[in-house]
This record gives sequence, C-alpha cells and structure tokens, in this order.
Amino acid sequence: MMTSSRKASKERTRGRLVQGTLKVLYKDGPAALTTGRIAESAGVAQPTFYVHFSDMSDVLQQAANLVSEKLLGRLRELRRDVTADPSADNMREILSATVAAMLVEPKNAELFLRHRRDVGTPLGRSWRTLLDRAREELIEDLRELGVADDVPNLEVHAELIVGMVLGVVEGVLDKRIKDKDLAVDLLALSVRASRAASAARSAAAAE
Amino acid sequence: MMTSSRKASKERTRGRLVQGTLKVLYKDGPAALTTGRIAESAGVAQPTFYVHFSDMSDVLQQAANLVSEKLLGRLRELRRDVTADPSADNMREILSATVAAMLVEPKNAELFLRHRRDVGTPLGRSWRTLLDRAREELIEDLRELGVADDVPNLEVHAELIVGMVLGVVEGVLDKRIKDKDLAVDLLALSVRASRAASAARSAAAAE
DNA sequence: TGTACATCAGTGAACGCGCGTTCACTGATGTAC
DNA sequence: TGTACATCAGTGAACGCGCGTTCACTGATGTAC
Repeated sequence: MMTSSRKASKERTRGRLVQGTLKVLYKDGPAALTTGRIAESAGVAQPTFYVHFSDMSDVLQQAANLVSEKLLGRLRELRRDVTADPSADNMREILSATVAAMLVEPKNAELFLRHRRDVGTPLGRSWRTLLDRAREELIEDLRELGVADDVPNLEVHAELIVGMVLGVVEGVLDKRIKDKDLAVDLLALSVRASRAASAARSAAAAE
Repeated sequence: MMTSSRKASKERTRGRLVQGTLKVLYKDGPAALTTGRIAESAGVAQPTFYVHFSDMSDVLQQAANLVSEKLLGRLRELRRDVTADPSADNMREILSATVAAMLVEPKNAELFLRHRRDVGTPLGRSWRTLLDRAREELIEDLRELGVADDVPNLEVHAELIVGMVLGVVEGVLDKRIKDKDLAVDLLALSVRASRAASAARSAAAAE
C-alpha cells in the first residue's frame, strides 16, 4: 500500500513522453522526431526514453492508441443512442457529433489527417485501421437505417460521406470555413441529397 | 553544336534521380529517404546526388513540381473547354476528368494524398498550394456557372466537393471502389444534389 | 581528318555530426523487522 | 517509531552507425586549330 507514489510518478512521466511525441510531431514533423527531442519536450534526460519504451515504434503506437481511444470514447456513446433509435433524422446529429469529436483537439485531428495514409509508420497503420473501421460501421448503420433498400452501392455512398466529413474538418482546421454550424448543416443536407440522388439513379436503372 | 550529348545525358541522370526520389518515398516512406538510397535507385554513386541538387530540400521541390505540372497539364486543357462553354452539364465531365487525371499515375496520386498536409516539407508546401489553388479555381468556375446565385456559401460547397472528389480517388486507390465510372456518376449526382439542397436551404432562410 | 587541350559528369575516400542504444551508477522511495 | 536494506525511475558518459557533405581525381566528351 502507498506503493503507488513511485508507480504513479512513472506513469506521469510516460504520459509526458507520449504527449511530447505528439507535440514534436505536430510542431516539427516526422523528420525532427528523435528520442532526444521527445525527452526534452517531456523535461527528462534522453536515456529516460528507454525506461518507458523499447524504441520509437513503441511510443508511436502508444501515441496513436491514445488519440484513437479518445476519439472513439467520444463517439461510442453517440453510436449506442443512434442504433437504439434508428430514425433517419439522427443523421445530422451523427455527422455533427463526429465533426465536433474530431475538433475537440484540433492538433490531434491535424496529426490524424496528416499521417493517416503513412502505411510505413505505426501512426499510419493505427489511424488507417481506425478510419477503415469507422467506414464499415457507417455502412452498417446506413444498412440499419434502411438506406441499403434505396442505394445498392453503399460503399461508394459511404466514401462520399467520409470525404465530405473530412473535408469539413479540414476546412475548419484551415480556417477556410468560418461558420462550423452552417457547414455541418450543409454537410447533413448534402448527405441526404446524395442518398436521394443515388436512390433515384438506381430506381431509374431498374426500369 | 552536338554539344548536347553530355548535357542531355546529365539531364537524363537528373530525371532518374527525381524519379528515384518519388520511388523511394512511395515504397519506404520519408524516414527511409536518404541521398544514398535515391542515388542507388537511380543507379549512380551517392555523391552524384550533389552534382544535381544542393540538398534534399532541392530534389523534393523538383519532384513536387514535376508531379504538379503533370497533373495541371492534364487539367489545363479541360478547364479551357469548360469556361468557354459554361453550361451546367459540364460538371460531370469536369469531375470525371479530374478523378481520371489523378488516377493516371496512381503512385503519384498516393504520394499527393499522403504528403499534401506535411507543411514542414517542400512536398507538403507545394502540394498544399496546388490544392488551395484548385479549390479557388473551383469556386471561380462555380461562380461563372451561376451557382453563386443559389448558394451563398460557396466555400463550404467547394469544401464538400473537394472532399468527395478526394474520397473517390482514395476509394479507388484503396480498391474499396471497384466500379470507377459508377463512382464518378454518383459523385456528379451528389455534387448536383448538394448544390440543390444548399440552394433550397438559403431560399428558405431568405423568407 | 587528326591532334592537343579543355571541360565536366560522375566517383571513391574521408570527415564530422547527430542519432539510437547500452550500462554502471545515484539517490529517492518503499519494505521488513 | 526507527533503522537497515532493497528496489527502481532517472541519469551521464560512452559507443558504433549511418547519414550528409566535401574534395581531389578520372576518363569520356567536346573544342580549337
């Protein structure tokens, strides 16, 4: 008992190193990411890095997981609500909450957007998996909402939705979009309109 | 005269080094990008790199320009046609050609998507500028096509369009989208539907 | 056309630097009695 | 409670390695006469 002071302080240092990793990555990019800079950013000596991580790959994995878990945590609750009451009007709410969840920590969102296709790094692999899963869950949700009856090509529809969502997030991060609520409104309307257009097309093709 | 053999051969070597840069970057990522590997990929000794470029930043800039110029070249002609005959039905053609132009060289498209937000590198800066300009030209074109009369928030509309276009390109590159033509069809319909929905909203708000 | 000289793309060898990684050590924290 | 010992997070110093960068040199190509 009370054995936690040493353990807890170690945990705090580990956390500062993970945060330092994200900070260096955000400010100076992957080329500047060295164990020395990470340690400096965390306020410890460079060899301390190896007390907590086996190598750079290790810390990147933990950093990617941290960011992913935070984002998923914010979205998990929402998704439970939606599947419990699958009325189509939830769509705006889902989209709005997804955009908002990403923008809670703009720097992490920026890192996600920057590195999500870096297949050679743990960051890229982790975040790519995350987005792949999100896309699949979106397709599942759309199916549950009955969209599959109208739109046979759900993969394409999902791709367009994901593109628009990330587009809005990018636009807000880059300050090209000033009015976030308006953008989410237009996003929701466009998603709905995209569904209707796809449905009309497939209905016409069926004749 | 005939002084060109030496000069031309130098130019060829330079080209191989630029291509080697893109190749190494595509296959092994930025962390593995060294002057030695670039030279190896071009089939020359490592110091030869410095005969052609002052440093890594230099070669990256030239590589980025090469890719950008190729893409812009493919799109320039198209854009002239469109602004010459600004009928709304050109939209599908524009979108289709844009997607096709990116997919002519899938590896370059992948590099563009991967690095377009890497603000710390010449690649990122160059490609970010490229996309920013494309977005502005899109807004101009939309204005010329009269879309501004219906949709007051063209920036948001443009953001959604760019998001969908890049989404389709990503989907095709990642093989999630099998039928490219179908995807472009749905893309074009969604863009049109998004415009209509935005127009309806602003009309309703005006009352 | 032939010869003597100039140019220059490409190279091997050498160098200094920053990085990752290891390790013996320290001193604060925790434990046993 | 106090004391003697054990643990362990964090460190300074040292090392080897791969990288960027420089430079004197080579030999093929181009030029002048």
